[in-house]
Amino acid sequence: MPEGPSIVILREELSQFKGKKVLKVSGNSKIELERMKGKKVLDMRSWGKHFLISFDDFFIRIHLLMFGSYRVNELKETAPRLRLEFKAGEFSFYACSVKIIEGDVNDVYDWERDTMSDVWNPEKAYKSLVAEKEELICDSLLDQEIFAGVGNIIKNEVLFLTKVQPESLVKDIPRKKLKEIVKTAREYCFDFLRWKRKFELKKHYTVHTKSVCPDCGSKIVLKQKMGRRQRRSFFCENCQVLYLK
DNA sequence: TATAATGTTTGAAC
DNA sequence: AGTTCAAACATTAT
Repeated sequence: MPEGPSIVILREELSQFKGKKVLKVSGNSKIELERMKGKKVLDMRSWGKHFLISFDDFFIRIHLLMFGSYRVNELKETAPRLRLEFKAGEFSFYACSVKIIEGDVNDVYDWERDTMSDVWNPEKAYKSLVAEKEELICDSLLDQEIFAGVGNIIKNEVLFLTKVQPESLVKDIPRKKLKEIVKTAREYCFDFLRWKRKFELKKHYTVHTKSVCPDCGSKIVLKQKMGRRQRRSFFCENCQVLYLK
């Protein structure tokens, strides 16, 4: 479920509870749940893959990790990690990481780093990317400090769209191509969002989980554990350029 | 039924 | 002391 665009959808679904008072808190999270009771939800935000619920002097950070899920006005069979009930309705989160963070979200997060944000700053991302000289591009794209919200699917798709072989070192990729990667990452995130809303994301995969290149028909290569982050990379050896010095 | 997958944090080991 | 790496966590479709 959870790459940046999915968290945007989550935020939209929960925004109906903005400004509402929490009547009941429950769940098996080890955080101090009572802290939210009787308090008003001041805001619902998202930053990359983080979902944030703001209260007066603290906020809740929810990360769905690999298997997290949520429900609005309904329950799953399993025990919720966190459940908030209001006069009008309720929502629950399952199998996720829940944290209380003191202070204001604006003091913690740089919104310009969020690929889904209105204030996403491509120049900033480019500068950080160029600085990661010795990194493989497949690792840099997953770097949440640079591309908050980009996950493994987006990584693979963006590298296919830009015709870059994922094992290319950042320092060997031309600057113009790096700029294109930054631009394409942002654009693809919004394609992902649009398709996800229509429940047709998978239909649009070009390389991720695919076996044949849509452009040239040759076999898609799958490397199970690529780079520092040891994540799956799908790519076309014919269409995607391995940059070497 | 065993396996693998859209992810991150932690703490041991070096 | 800083870096690296495996383990832990947890769900569901195939």
